[in-house]
Amino acid sequence: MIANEVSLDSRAAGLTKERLLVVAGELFADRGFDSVSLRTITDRANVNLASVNYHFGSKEELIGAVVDDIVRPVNEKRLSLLSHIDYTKQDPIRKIIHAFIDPVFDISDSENDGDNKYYKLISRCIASRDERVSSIIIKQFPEVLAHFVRALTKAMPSMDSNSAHLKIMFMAGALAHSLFHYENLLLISEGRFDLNSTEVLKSELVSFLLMGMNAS
Amino acid sequence: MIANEVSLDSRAAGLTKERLLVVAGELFADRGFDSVSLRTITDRANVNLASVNYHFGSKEELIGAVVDDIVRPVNEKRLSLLSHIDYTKQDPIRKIIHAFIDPVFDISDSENDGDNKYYKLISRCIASRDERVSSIIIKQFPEVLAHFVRALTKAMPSMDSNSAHLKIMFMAGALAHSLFHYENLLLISEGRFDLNSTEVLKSELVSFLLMGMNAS
DNA sequence: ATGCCATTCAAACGTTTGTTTGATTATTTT
DNA sequence: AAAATAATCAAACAAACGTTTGAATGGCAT
Repeated sequence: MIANEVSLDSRAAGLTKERLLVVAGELFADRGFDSVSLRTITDRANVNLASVNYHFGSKEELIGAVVDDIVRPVNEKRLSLLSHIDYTKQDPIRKIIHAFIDPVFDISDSENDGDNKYYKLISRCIASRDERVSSIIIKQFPEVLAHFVRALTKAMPSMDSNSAHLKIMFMAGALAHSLFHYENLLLISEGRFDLNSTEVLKSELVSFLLMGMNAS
Repeated sequence: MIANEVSLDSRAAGLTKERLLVVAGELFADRGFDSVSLRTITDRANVNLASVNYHFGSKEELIGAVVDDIVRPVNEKRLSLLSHIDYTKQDPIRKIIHAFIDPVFDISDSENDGDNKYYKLISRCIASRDERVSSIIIKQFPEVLAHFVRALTKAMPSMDSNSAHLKIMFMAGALAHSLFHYENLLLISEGRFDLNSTEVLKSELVSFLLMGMNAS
């Protein structure tokens, strides 16, 4: 599917930078960061090749901007949701899980154009084995991780810190992996899943994690 | 850490091909498949640049050989373990989980040189977002997936097929993610984990998955 | 209109990449 | 020992890459 053919004059109102971010995000999502060349991006965005280096300085910084744009709001939302949990009420662990995964599902919903490009991009970010990406993730994640570890140990005093760390990694892995391979799952399921909703995936994931978090 | 400096004459007994597989595997493990050039591989293996194309045909086929070498035995072991499960005995689900994850932990142990290069390589393979790699994985995984789905539904008749598919993806994601970031976890834990053993990780993972599998 | 600044543009640069070539060396076969 | 096959080697190849350059173009304040 080709990018919007709304033949906007890219010269108008500094749209170039934003177009680059959007198009680069789409391409990175389903081909990875290395495999996509600047020429591929600029061609599809109908902007000049040099504009990447003009607006971002380098490809690496473009990647950084794309990743940061999608990861930062997710992590901010996570911490926000986490901070509003009332541990005296019922099911705090379920709320912790939702605080972790909901922002991921939500960012996809809000910016979704009908397909799940952003699912793949965000899951690429979460589970990235690419140094340039993980360096950005790593910059934000320890704080997020620490907050969630604290939340878990507060909700379950019997759980030690190491165990909490591990469980959060399990959660992140399950989330990223299932989101990234969501398309494949749809194919395998032969139409038994509802294509236009990730509700089934999300509810299965939540109940899976909920049980897992309560493990010895 | 540099590769073995046992200055073997690489010309002896067709060792070149094997040296390439080993060295490429090490480099792919911690830098990814794209970032490692053939020159980096051949330099470290003390073989000529052209030998890659001579023995494998192309870089893509080298990647394929490396991936296949590590993924195939894992999947074979998985199916073997799965086929020996007695569903009338206790805890078949635990055995299913072990059938899935043990071969991954084991291949690391058996070929381990003291560090966890193979953990990163195998987890890179499992959770790869690289077309060239996932095409190899995809070739083998549906069969493996189908067997595990059948095993799960047999052990838990109340579980439907879709749910089983999802749960196995959750398991694969949790496994790959935690294995790949095992080093980071060790750093974060500040020495509270035993460095030379993945037993803690494995047992935490098993109990996490065991609970998750039993989710509604 | 003029000068100024930001942006866009086509073109080229230098590097690195995977790959191929043709000669040379080693190993095996006859 | 001679011929044939297999493997290694240095060198070059063409293509793709990120980046840089300097001129051209736009809007905007003066």
